[in-house]
Formats: sequence, C-alpha cells, structure tokens
Amino acid sequence: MSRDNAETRTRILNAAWELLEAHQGKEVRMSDIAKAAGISRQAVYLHFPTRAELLVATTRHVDEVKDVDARLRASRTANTGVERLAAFVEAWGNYIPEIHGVARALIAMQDSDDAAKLAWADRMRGLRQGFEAAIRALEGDGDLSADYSATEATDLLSSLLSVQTWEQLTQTCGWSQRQFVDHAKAMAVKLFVAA
Amino acid sequence: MSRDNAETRTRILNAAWELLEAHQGKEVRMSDIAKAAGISRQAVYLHFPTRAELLVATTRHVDEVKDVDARLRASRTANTGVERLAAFVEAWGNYIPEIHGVARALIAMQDSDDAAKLAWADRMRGLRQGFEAAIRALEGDGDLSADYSATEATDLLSSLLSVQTWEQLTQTCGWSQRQFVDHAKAMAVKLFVAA
DNA sequence: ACCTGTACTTGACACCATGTCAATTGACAC
DNA sequence: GTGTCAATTGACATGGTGTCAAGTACAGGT
Repeated sequence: MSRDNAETRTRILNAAWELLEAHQGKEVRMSDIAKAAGISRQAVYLHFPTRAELLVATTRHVDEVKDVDARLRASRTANTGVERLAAFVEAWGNYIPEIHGVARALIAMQDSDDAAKLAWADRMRGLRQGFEAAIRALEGDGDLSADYSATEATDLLSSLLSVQTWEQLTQTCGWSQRQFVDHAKAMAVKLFVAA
Repeated sequence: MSRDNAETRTRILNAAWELLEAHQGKEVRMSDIAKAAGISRQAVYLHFPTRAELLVATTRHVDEVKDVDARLRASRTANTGVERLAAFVEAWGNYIPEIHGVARALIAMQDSDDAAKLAWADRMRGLRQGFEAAIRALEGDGDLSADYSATEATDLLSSLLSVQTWEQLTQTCGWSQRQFVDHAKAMAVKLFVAA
C-alpha cells in the first residue's frame, strides 16, 4: 500500500512548511527540503512533479492542519454585519502570520509559473468570498456606507488585508500583530460602515 | 571620451525600460535587453555589472526622465494639509502605472538580491517622506485624526498606495486608474482627517 | 602612416537550480 | 524466490547569470 508513500509525502510537506516559515519563503530549494525531510532530492520528485506543485500542496497542507476553514467559518455565526466583518478581519488577519512563509514563496513564483499563479489566485478567490459575505451581511443590515458598492468594498478590504500589506506593515514598519489586526478592524468599520 | 559610452548606456536603459513596461516586469532577460538595445549581451555587462544594478539604474533613469521629483514636489505648494495630502496621493497614485513594470521587476528581485532590496527600500523611504510630510502638514493644521499617530498614518498611507496594492486593485480587480486614485484620496481623507 | 586606448564583438565556460532518466538497492508480500 | 514499489545514486539537459580571453573597428594624438 501507499501508507509509507503517504507518510513520506507528509514528511516532505512538513519539511517544506518548516523551512519556508523559517526562511520567510526565501531561498528554500528542492534540495533543502529533501535534506530536511531526510530523503534524496530525486525522491521529492516522486511525490511532487514540480516545485510549484509542492508549494501549492504545502499551502493546502497548512490550511488543513491549521483548519483555516473552521477559523474563517466562525465569523458566520456573528449576528450583525458589523460583528461579522470584525470577526472575519480578525480571523484572517491572525491567520496571515501563520502562512506567511509559504504564501510568500508562492507569490514569488507567480511571475514564472502559471500553475502557481492559478493556485494563488484560486486561494485568494476563496478568501475574497469570505470578505464579500461579510460586506453583503453589512449591506443586508443597511449598514454599508454609500461611498462604496459591495464589490468595491470587497476589493478594498481584500487589498487592505493582503499578505503584501501585512508584510509591509509588520516587517517593514515594525507593527505588532495586534496593532495590525486592530487597525485593520478599525479601518474596515470606519470605511465601510455607514455613519 | 565616453560620449559614445553614455549614449549606449542610455540606449540600454531605454531598452530595459521599454521591455519591462511591455512585459510588466516579467520574463525580461539580459539577452532580451541587449537585443532590444542592438548590442551584444556581454556589452551590457560593460555598463552594468549585474542585472540588479541595471534594474536599479533603470528606475533612476525613469525617475529622471519622468521627473518624479517635480511631480511630487508640486504637492508642497498646497495651502492646507488636507489639500497637500490629496495632491500627494494624486501625484504618486498617477505615477505608479508609469513605473509599474520596472518596479515589479525590482520587487521580484528582492528575495534573491540584496542590492535590489536595498535600492527598493531606499526608494520607498524617499516616497515615505513625502507621505509623512503630508501627514505632518495635516497634524500641523490640527486636522490629523486622533485615531492615528503621525507615524501610523504614514505607514498606512504608504501601504494603501503601494505598488502591490495598486496592482491588485487595477490588475486583479479591474479598477480603472481614476477609480484607484479617487478612492485612495477619499480613503486618505476619511481615515486621517479629523471630523 | 603608426601607435594606443576604448567600445564592442564573438565564443567559450563556470555556476546554480530545476527537472529528467536509467540503473540499482532493499524491504515486504505472496 | 520472485515481483513490486519506494527510494537511492549518479549522470545529464536546460536556461539564465555572470566571467574571461582574444579579436575587431575606430577614434585621436604624434
């Protein structure tokens, strides 16, 4: 059976995950991952055809282990649109640092690899739906600011909470994680909730 | 004399610029640039030691030709902080699409090349000063929202108007340039100007 | 006319990471 | 034992960057 198969596979994924987080997505080669997983470089290719697919599989793996779905789903239980918006921003904002390394590596591959591009776009589409649901809830309550259409608000919210924006504020500007999340929440409310 | 020297140099820079804008920063090799400039690949290395330095020189070249300084400086003539903020956001926001290709290539190199990283960081520092000056002007007028320190406001403004955010909104979300700039201005006012 | 320096060319090569291929080992299952 | 399957070793192609050496073409000064 492929029990051994699956075990090696997850060992590779965990090694990739660990290295990517440790190096923030930079300078992690296939050979590094192989070494960390305790197997030969070629063996990695027995499980993942390309680096891009390994990276994509790693994000899925992380999502599964961290159960991102459950964390984001929790925001749906909020009663009002405003609460829901805050809950979603909080949930996603606090998830970013946990996937930063992997995300960054995948983003860096976008220019050269179409599979990576598609995979990341798909992932962002899923996230966007969460933002959109929160904005729609706001709209349903009649609380969406007249300054923005639901689509525009969703677009802006996604940009505000993009991995790149998080990276700039926390890494370059030195913001704490709390500072980032709190400001993101406050901005979302100030911008999108009608006075 | 190095008159011929300088002419070839600018021919390389212009070729790089053109290609980078045409390809949005992706898949532009040294050999492509050489071909576009009408010289051999090796000749490029006579003028620029590495790809990173060529990219850096290209951004400086573009800045010079487009006279970014003058465009950004114009915002200083505004009378009030609010006007100054709007003017600066407008000036920079409208400059982004003109440098997008080059900027993107430089950003993509950051992970692998420290020189590129330093160069881009330096450039962003200069830009940041412009944002900070606008925020300080606002503060001087007593119009800075109590929700943010001047530093925080500057950080957020920089992120809001980062090349990455521009890219996401205009490329991925399909916003028009006007839409981007207008919303950026409106957000800056709504967020940072005291009620 | 003859050097001399300079810009550029041609062609070869080292390096490094990705990805491929072939031959071999070792274990476990039947 | 024999077959199967994961993994190993080692060699190799590819593509892009950067280096090196030898040669060409042309300018200016003498």
